[in-house]
Amino acid sequence: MEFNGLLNTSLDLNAEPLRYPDERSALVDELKRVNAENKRLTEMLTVVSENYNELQMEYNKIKNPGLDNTAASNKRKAVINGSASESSSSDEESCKKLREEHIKAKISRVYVRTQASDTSLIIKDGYQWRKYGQKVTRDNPCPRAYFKCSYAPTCPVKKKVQRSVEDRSVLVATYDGEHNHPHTSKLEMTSDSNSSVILGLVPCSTSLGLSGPSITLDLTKQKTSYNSSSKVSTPEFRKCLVEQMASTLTKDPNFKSALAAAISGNFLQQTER
DNA sequence: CGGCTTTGACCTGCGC
DNA sequence: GCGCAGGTCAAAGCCG
Repeated sequence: MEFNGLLNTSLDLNAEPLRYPDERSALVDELKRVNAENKRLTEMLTVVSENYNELQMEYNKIKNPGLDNTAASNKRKAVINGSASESSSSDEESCKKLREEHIKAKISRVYVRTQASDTSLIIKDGYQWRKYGQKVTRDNPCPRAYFKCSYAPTCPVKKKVQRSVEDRSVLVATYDGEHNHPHTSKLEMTSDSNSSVILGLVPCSTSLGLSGPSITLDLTKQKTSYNSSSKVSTPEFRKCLVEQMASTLTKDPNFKSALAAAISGNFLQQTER
């Protein structure tokens, strides 16, 4: 649990200009509400952060008296990397390792609500995937499906899809890496008549990269998805959408941690100024 | 016939 | 070193 990340929050709002005044005011209200919640979370974060530091210090005293905890936790990896660098340490290999680690670090998680009767593990996210495995894991009786981007090996992105253990109607997709090509088909995302998949897609991903944690709200996807529906312009629909997004985001532990890191990073930047 | 899914076997990393 | 669990491979089958 680290809160010292750099602020790296991106809101992709470049899809289309807002056309309706009521839409603008609704978004302003939502922004105010989020700001208030942000403030509340900041206060919570301060308390949690203090408690965490105290506990960490206590733990270090008990576990490793006189030993640095970071060194202790990284002991295994340090030994492995050390032996590798001693045996055949070249610049190329180290660069390659860094690149691999960088790719590995770009992990994001997306929650997708589906119909309870829908037993497939397919998420229509605009990319084309090739399933290469399925496994039942210990912590979840629902099988986990493994997908590779169909552009592999050119595109190294992989994803794992598994039903949430708490809510079987929710698919948890873990994306590993970043696509080096555009969406294969945006039509696939928009023209599907079974819009429950798209409706449940929370366009938020949290990731912990080398440059710090990031939160990405991809509202373009959401917009294109909803444009296909005739219900799009109704206030009830928008309200439902906002509530669903907010509820899913607050349930996401990754989002909370990334938000906490982003807030703390922002504070650090402000105090530095 | 080509592409995709399924599924059992195999590989690898990690904890004990 | 061993066992376990997660991840990957690859052959077989299915489908358009």
